[in-house]
Amino acid sequence: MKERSQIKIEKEYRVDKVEEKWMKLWSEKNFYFNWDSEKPHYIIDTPPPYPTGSFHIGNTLNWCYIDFIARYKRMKGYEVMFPQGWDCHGLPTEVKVEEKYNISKNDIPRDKFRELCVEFTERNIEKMKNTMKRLGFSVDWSKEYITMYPEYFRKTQVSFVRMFNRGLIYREYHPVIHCPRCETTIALAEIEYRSEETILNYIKFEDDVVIATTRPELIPACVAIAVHPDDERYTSILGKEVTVPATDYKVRVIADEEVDPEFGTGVVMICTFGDRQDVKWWKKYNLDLRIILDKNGKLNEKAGRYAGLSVDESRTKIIDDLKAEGRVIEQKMVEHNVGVCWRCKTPVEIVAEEQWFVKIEKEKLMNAAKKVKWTPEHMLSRLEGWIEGMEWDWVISRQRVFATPIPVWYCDECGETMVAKEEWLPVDPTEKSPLEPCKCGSESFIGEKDVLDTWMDSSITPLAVTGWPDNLKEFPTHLRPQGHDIIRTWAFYTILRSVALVDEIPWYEIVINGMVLGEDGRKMSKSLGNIISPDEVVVKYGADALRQWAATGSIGSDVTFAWKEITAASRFQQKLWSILRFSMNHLIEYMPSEKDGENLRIADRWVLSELSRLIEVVDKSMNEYRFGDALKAIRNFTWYEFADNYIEIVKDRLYNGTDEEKRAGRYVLYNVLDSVLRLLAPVTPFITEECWSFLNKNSTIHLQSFPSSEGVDEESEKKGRLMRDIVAEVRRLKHDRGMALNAPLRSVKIYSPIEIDSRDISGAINSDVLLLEETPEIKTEIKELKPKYGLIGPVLRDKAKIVVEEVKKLDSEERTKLAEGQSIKLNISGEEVEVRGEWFEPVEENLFEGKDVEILEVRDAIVIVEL
RNA sequence: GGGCCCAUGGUCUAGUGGUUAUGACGUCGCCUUCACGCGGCGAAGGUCGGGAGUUCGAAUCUCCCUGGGCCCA
Repeated sequence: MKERSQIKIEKEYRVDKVEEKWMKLWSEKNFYFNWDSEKPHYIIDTPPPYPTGSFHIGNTLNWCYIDFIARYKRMKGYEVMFPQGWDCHGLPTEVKVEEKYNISKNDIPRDKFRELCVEFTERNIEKMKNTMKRLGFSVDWSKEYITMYPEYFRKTQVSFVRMFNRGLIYREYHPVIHCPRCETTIALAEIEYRSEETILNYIKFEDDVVIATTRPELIPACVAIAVHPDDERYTSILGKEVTVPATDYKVRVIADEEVDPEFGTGVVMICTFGDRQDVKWWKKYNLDLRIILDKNGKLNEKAGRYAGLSVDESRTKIIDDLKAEGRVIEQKMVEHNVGVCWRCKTPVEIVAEEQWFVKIEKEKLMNAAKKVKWTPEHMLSRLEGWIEGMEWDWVISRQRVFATPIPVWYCDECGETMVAKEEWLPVDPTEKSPLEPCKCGSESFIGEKDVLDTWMDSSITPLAVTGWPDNLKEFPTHLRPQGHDIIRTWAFYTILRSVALVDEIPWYEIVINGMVLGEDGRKMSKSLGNIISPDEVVVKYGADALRQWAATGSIGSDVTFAWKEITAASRFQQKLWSILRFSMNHLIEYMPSEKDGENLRIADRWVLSELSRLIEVVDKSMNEYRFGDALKAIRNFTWYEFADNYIEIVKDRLYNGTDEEKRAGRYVLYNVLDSVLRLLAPVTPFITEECWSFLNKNSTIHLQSFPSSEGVDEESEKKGRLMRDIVAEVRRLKHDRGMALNAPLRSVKIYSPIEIDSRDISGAINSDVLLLEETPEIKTEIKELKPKYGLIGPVLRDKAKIVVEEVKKLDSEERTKLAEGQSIKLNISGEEVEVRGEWFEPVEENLFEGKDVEILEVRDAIVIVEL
């Protein structure tokens, strides 16, 4: 136990000093997860952020939630795993590295380029780690994983091989979304849409077949013409063979429900491929494939005289040609949405190529998703909608460099595909050959140059942290915390992979956090200039204040950043500090002893009972991830119940009381502080550690248990609350009369039907208090009978209103009966109705025929004050 | 165009059928009370977006409308 005689506590809470001190003193080992621990395990599948170099406020919100949960669960007796990973691969880093060294990835060897990306990423990770540590996250750094390192991407490759062997991965010639600028395939999830004005051209194929298109350059890729089946204008052309302008071949007119008769002429050309609808029709009607657009964005020889032109060039040229032939009937501007690459904003094209795919088994995934407990519940429907609407399988090959290599070779002789054996991994097929010859006997191979989509790395995080593939120790994991923006990607892919690889859901629960909006309520963005960085907040107000802000929102909904929340949080910290400072004055040399708990007075028992209630509420809220409710309850109790009310009442006893009176007060101060600090510890780890260090030397609050309720003492609460209200009323009276709050009063007489502690009240209001044995001579009248609809409604139903009206009209004698709890009978439209006293709350008016005194009615007590 | 979410004092916000609707910031008033003036105490301020319905009773449930957000086409 610390010798507290030496303690000197600064008046002001010095957040920067305190937080930096503890950041240095804390041992990371306290948060290391131990597989052999006997405690129940709680494994969190934390998000591996992309190492951009700055840990932003959106990450902060997410990690605060995770940290609240991790710290709470530890205090509740769980062995918690809070790992931290980094999802490194991907185009953004490639682009940054190209910019930094002013090179193109094709200028230097692949392994060289990859090395530059690794270095760049390592530096970014360092930066972000510093912010995370400063924010006080209780990460188990021994479980850190970095997806670009061989020990991790070996797992990604193993997952590829296993899924291939299970028939869940295949290679096929298939239309995919392609970005001409980045020269790579991208996934559906990577497309963004942008609204643009463009020309809608009405083009005459034949006199009765006029199509409308925004992409005339794709006319040479036309493979069919479609109209709506119910469109009476076009019943005559159904099945007709039509010659495609600028070419010499014919296509057929078909009918399909999905044609919009309102758009353009109601006749649409189907091309391979102008958009995703084309791909759908192409599949549905088994149409020809006429690919006229190459990956470099230029038309090929199939486009006839337009070969070699870019999309824009050929568009101009074909329109000129068609105009010359008199085929352009009309041109008008329309709004339409263009799919663009999420990274470079270049309009994307659809090309057909050999690609690697992961099969999507909708029903299986849907069932798995439903087995997971979602918080908030409605987030599940987002995933369900996404799964239902999925049209194609997941394209996992990418034409990039900085990513996990696809562990596959193609035989130079017979073209056979050779997928690596697990033992060969990790491997880069562009650098190493397979360890076995091909079936045909050849040992000459071409390594697969394509690499894997980054989601292939990050979708195995729960498996990776639990020892898969070598030694899977425990699965599913317990919790996945993540943002709602990546439900369709990260959450979806993770479920898919975990079902595919181990036939299990990845986690029992998923908790979805909202996005952080700027102070103006809009999404934070550079262009709006409303970005707030966590570092900026920490410098001004510290990590604890920022963490309190994170706790204020409700989980799942977006949170608006607000400096006022930060300052309010910081003021609460100052208040808590002042409470500690005051308490320590009285706790010098105090050793907590159960014996002191035997001599408690009413106020002491009351506040301890309120504390028990608080503990129950906070425990429940934390358990349901309602951090805001928990924090609010703690703040209210600490500030109002404990500081304003209890401490004000106990002060006099602490300064002027007998030894026994003092010890009871100290016992309460010590215990309430201890509990409040523990309750707050998950949210504000720094200030609670600092405060706790005054109470307990040589230990950390973060290894303590969560407080448990001692049970509610309703009798003491009744008495204590009455005392609290009496003191508050008397203080308000003084305040209203412009008196100092410690000014003595001439006389205070209290009549109370229940026991109160006049010693404490007297101390709190600095006046002598006389308890009256009997009700003072005050005339009491029942002013009103307030109906309790909660009781009346269920019994009387539709008659409730009439009865209440009738009761209002009763004479004072009958009203008194009701007020005393008796029942009376009323005649309501010929029917006799029993009206019970308990249905009404009597409001009494007390008239005192005295001199110059104030009468305060506090609950059932009457306080007569002579100023 | 589709799905989901949201609309509550000046601003932000809690609140999934029952007294007087939560809190923060702001505003106003008072106070150097022996823990706290980068503070304390107190007060004012809301027909819970609009309309209809269910119900004895709706901020809360249903439907429609209006406005906003997110994700997707």
